[in-house]
Amino acid sequence: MFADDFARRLLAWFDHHGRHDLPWQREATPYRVWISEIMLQQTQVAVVVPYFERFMARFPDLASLAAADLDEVLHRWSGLGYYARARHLHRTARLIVADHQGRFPQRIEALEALPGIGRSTAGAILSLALGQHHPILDGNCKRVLARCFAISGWPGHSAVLARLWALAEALTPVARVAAFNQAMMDLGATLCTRAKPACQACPLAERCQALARDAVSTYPAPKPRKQTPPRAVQLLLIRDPDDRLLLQRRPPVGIWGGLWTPPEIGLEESAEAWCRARLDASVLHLEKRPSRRHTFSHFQLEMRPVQVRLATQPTRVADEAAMTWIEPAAPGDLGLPAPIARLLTELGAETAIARQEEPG
DNA sequence: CAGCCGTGGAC
DNA sequence: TGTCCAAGGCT
Repeated sequence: MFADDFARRLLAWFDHHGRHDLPWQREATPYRVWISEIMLQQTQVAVVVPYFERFMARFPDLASLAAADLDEVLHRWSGLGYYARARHLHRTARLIVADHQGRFPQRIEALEALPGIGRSTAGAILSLALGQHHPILDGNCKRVLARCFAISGWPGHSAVLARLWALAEALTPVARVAAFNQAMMDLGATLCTRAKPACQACPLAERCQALARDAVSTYPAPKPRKQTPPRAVQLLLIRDPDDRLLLQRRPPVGIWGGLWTPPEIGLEESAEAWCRARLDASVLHLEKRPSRRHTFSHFQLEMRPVQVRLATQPTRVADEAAMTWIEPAAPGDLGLPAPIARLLTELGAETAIARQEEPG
């Protein structure tokens, strides 16, 4: 049978060339696999490893995670991106304690009902940690399957996605499910890569329809792009003589949800209008900048005297190379209301507006 | 379905 | 330097 041959070839390759010593493989409990799978969503392995180790040192089990404050979870997550993942992680830990007696659900339907866990992540947890017979379909699997079976169309399209899931189901063997799923990811991550795939070393090369057509690089089809107008984000940076930066806690949802950042000024709003509306003495609350880098990672800029950066991307504010310097601005030069400017001057605060252009 | 969410790697 | 996108899921 074809599926048996597919699995046999893949597993034989995996035994010699797969990855067997990743941190979450060493003790593949549902908890550890869950944390790793969430961290690995849209995030590369090499980036995740140090975060995983630190996270596990602080939250070694479900109970410690459920008992922790969300703030500390976000702190450990800071720098990884997609912070909704951390909020879901925390919420799910508490849900499992409250609704499942602190034991991981072992039915895939129950797992998928938890925040942040979709079909692929649920399948990964149950197959990798418990050996249950579930397929997975991450970006690696999509690429391997799209090439091997010459599946045309963008995998984000529902019809294409359904074909890929059907293939994953049909190909997943009953025996060695964990190894098979890990092998699919390893193949996609190490040989069947997006660019410059190593087809010579691929155990599926003889059966790869994309390779037979000499069209490997055309699979999977890229996401159709629409051009969107650029957005700009303006942030008001105020620093006082004690090296403290004015921060506001953002709403729990949306970009940088729950994190502390300098106050944002709306596009349609001038800095002056923003200040008139919100920045009076009662709002001027200066948080001492912590020595730790990460809780406020997006603005861990070293606020040396009036150094304000203009970043090409908002997420790379800390990247010196991506920034250009703009001239120091006195409070009076910012169009601030006179009383506010005077107050800031008396405080010895240094102020500026950072503008960030996003490519959209 | 389409858009959103972050950071960094690779070319 | 810009572009694409990675162990996806939610709204």
